[in-house]
Amino acid sequence: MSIYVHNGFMNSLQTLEPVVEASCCVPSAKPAMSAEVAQQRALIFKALADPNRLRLLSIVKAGESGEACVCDLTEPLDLGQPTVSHHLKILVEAGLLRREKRGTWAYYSLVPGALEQAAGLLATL
Amino acid sequence: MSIYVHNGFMNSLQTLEPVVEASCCVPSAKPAMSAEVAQQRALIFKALADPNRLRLLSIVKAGESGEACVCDLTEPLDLGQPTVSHHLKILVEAGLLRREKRGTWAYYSLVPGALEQAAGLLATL
DNA sequence: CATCTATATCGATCAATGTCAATCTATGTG
DNA sequence: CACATAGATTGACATTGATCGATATAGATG
Repeated sequence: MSIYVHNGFMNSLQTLEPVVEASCCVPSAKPAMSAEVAQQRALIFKALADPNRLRLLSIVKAGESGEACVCDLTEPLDLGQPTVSHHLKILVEAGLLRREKRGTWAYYSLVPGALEQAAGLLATL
Repeated sequence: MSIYVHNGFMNSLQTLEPVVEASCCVPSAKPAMSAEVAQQRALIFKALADPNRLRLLSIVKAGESGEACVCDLTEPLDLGQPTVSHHLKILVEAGLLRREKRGTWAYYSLVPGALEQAAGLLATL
């Protein structure tokens, strides 16, 4: 930072002011996003930051019934079943998807309003 | 939803009705997001998927002048200058920030509409 | 109970990412 | 030119993350 340069032994320089580059710009008065809030919000975007997860959300959303099971998600993504399960878990933990198990199958659907809320995070940065 | 559960009354059970594994659910008719589009969109969210970058955006946005230089961004994040430069570069490449060099300093400001556009990506999944 | 099937979890591997110290570049200024 | 400063770039290192094969679990079936 150094607002003023070293005037250590050159005290007579003080009359030669304004050395000063002052500051390059006005620092913001308003408090920025806290580290904690930032960390929390980043979790949502981390979940969205993978192309395969975006496609998963897209497929689930596009489905007639608004839900899809893992078996229908594995093929279009060309990924192994464990990998798809892993991505789904991340989306659930991010609060974007919810999981409902019926019989042998697990159905995933969008959490209502979750995407809108995520979008809202960007508006209120 | 379940396609086959109660078929009227259970009288058909006598016939040992094909307990249909059929399919667990109807696959979506609509085409999902392509791999290419998904990859591109993920880039935006990757840029947003780091708490320090969210804070950078927040600080830049909060600034009186709508811009900030690196020297004002290093301290509040408690990160080294090279690291801040690195994050800023990622935000610029994602199309979220723009960089203008004036004299010795580099000023970063939000690309107008960029955040709104990113939010829009979520609405049109 | 034995078995099959859909899904989840585990362990390993390899690529991507965040961070820093050191260095380089560009724009000053004396 | 010599030197100082703001910022970018490079290289190394540690951590995270995506993926897969193998295995575990849970519900359905026989």
